[in-house]
Amino acid sequence: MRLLVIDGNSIINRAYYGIRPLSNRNGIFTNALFGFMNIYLKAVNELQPDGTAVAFDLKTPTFRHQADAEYKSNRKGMPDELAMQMPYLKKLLQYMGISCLSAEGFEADDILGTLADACDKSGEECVILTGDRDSLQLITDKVTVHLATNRETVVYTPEVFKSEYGFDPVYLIDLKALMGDTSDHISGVKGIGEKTAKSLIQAWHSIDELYQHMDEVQATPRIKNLLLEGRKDAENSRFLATIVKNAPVSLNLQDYIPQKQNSENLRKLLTELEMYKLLERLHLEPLAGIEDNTEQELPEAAPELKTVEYAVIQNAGKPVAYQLTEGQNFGSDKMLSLCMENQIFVTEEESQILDFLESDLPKITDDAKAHYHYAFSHGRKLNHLVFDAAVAGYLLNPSAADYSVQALCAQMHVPYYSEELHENAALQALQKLSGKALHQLEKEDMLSLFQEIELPLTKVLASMEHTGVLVDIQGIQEFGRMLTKKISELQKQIYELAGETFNIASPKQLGVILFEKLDLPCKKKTKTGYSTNAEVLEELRDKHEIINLILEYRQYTKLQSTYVDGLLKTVAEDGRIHTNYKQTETRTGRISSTEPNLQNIPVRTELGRQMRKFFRAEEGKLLLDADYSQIELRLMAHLSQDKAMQEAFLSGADIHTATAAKIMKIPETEVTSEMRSAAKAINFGILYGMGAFSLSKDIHVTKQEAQKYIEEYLGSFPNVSGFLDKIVEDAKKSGYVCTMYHRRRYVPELQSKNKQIQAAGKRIAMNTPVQGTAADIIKLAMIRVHNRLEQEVPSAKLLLQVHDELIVEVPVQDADKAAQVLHEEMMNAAELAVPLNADVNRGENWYDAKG
DNA sequence: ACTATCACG
DNA sequence: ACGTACGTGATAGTT
Repeated sequence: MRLLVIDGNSIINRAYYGIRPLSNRNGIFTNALFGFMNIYLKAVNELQPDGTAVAFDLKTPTFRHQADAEYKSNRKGMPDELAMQMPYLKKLLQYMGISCLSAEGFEADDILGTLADACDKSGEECVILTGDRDSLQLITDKVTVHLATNRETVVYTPEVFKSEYGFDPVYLIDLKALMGDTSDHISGVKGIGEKTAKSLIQAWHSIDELYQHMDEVQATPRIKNLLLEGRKDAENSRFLATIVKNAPVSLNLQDYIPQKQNSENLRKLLTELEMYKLLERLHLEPLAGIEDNTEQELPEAAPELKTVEYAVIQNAGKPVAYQLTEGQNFGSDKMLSLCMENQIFVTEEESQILDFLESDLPKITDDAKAHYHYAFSHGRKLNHLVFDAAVAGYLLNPSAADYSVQALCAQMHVPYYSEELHENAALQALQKLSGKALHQLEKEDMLSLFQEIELPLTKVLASMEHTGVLVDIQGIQEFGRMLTKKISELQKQIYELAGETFNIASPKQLGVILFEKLDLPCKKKTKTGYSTNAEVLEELRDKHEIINLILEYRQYTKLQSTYVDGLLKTVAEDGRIHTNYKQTETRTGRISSTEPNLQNIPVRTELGRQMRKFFRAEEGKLLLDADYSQIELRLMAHLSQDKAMQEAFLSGADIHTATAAKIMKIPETEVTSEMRSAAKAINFGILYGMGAFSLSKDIHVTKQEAQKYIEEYLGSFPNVSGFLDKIVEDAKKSGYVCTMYHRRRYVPELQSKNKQIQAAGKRIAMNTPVQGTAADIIKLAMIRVHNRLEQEVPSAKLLLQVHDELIVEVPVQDADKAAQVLHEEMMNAAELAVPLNADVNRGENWYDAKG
């Protein structure tokens, strides 16, 4: 077989500079595309390859500050007129059925090298088409390089190379090691130019040989000296000049046999680009009607996906992998691609996409929540979802950084043949991934967690986000004006007391004022300077009146910037805030909320709590707020099977009072409020794996006393102590901890040699089963509440989740029914050794509904 | 991009 | 001797 491998970046560069600027009526430049296709078609015509692959450098990774300037100077950045043509090139190649390859951390060169090497080893013929002489080092008996210049293409075989250079192709890297290459930033040996380098390599071939026989080398003493001084540079340069041969691309040459050409899409794209010459060469007709259509309202091309019924028949009920990506045509915002029986269907027609989503076909995808949004925003549904890759990946390892299909495939050893515009590869990979991941979930006993909790939850979260919560914009603005006034007053007073103006928000400047100018005692330092956090300032309260003002200033500015300004920025057209719930973010199984975060709206101080008055129900409706009482402690009682702790809950008493009585060995009636709050701190501390030091700080007693309390506690609840020990021990052996519903979290910290990290690992191991099980249970409750409300009180909508709290909006007349549903489903979400309890309150706004 | 701070459960 | 509680996200300042 003969494989044609093209250096995409190099060839399109040649093409761009070799052909005068051309563009279509919309200003999209096409000269590089035109040139590339000329070179490509000519090569294919002459060579008649069996397989073809086009390699690209990967786009710039996300900019890193310092590397930024360097990057720009290194590569004289591609001009915009060329850069804009790159995506079209990839699209064209894709529609032509040609594989586009690129890989993170590898240049196009490396992919050429990898494929050339694969061919060489398997005795297949490889032709490299490039404009870059670097690739000449890849020439072998099996690998030839066709070097494209502006005039002609020169074919380099080993013989041609040798007659030109006077040595074998493999030594090209040695030549570069000596003479360098400015365009690739390879220094070479200082003072050695092309002439000297060439004659040395002709005589000695490699730099290794050269250096081993230094005494025999015939050269002037000056040059010998330069060589010796530059030995390190030479070796380093040789390394840099060597094209690597292990890029992560398929080595199965069969994969590069062109796929069937997608003539319709090709026609559409080339017509849009007004590349009529190319259409003609490909024996394609331009798409009718487009030429006169200056309004750019492109008629829909005949879709590939005929009807959903057709698809169902084709597929015989087997799950189908699909993706929704950005639409390519003007006017269509989404493109659906789906894969059945290795056949790919594509459509951008909205009604077809929606019909597909709503159909009974079982579906495999990678971002279900987004697709629910798409369906909901068109008043439609998504049915029969059986797999979401990100969610599955998250369950398999909640600590991973990336749940893209590509990343998951790498992790699950599913082949994924690049590239961003190659839906084919992505979909087939997704299909395979679902099989493997489901198998793995089953093996790890997480199949029901996946199918009965996480997967149904995607829909609930989408619905909550879609509904959003109404806010009183004017109320917030007014609150903001009040804050602004107060902030400027405080600022004035602070400046007076400080005797100068400074930036109060800068911990650095504030530190200087407090601890140097005002000479207050410095308690703590951070690695960058004085610590000025609330805890430190709290202790300095009576030392200087400025402290109180600063604490107040902090409180007001926090409210202003994060809550007033921050929230107002996120209010949508409909007057509601639609937060984004992330389902694959936390390591414990909780969900998180962003843009904005509605899980940290102030409540602990009265001033901050006022914010909640601006989260409100529509006219004629109410908010219901239901929160689990002490769910984590109840879970501790259940999971540890500690009878004493269970009794404390079963007796119906206040748990912190009961704990205090138990620890102090006194009747509950004698527990003082101080004792109760100390017990509360211990109860929380236990959930977090806290030490005596932290507890002592928290409840303001000595470390010794705190230690005594902890011991008393563990003595009073012996099974809690045993349970925590066992969890840590098991986690050390197995490497992970899990929740009641088998959610897993790996705890590599326990294997660390660093004692501190190990200690952190223990705390993680102790806390995660409790926090994670609570997360499992409330997720279950959310699904049940959502479903029952949909059936029984469709006027009621679940809006928010704050870890142990759910908020529902409901018309006044349906509030009782909805409250009943909330209470029942939350209570009955799990059967524990102690009852679950949820308090439900109501009001016109969140402040009042909080009870 | 990182750090400090502070908002929540 | 040394640091010291679990899980998050947003903002402002600094590098």
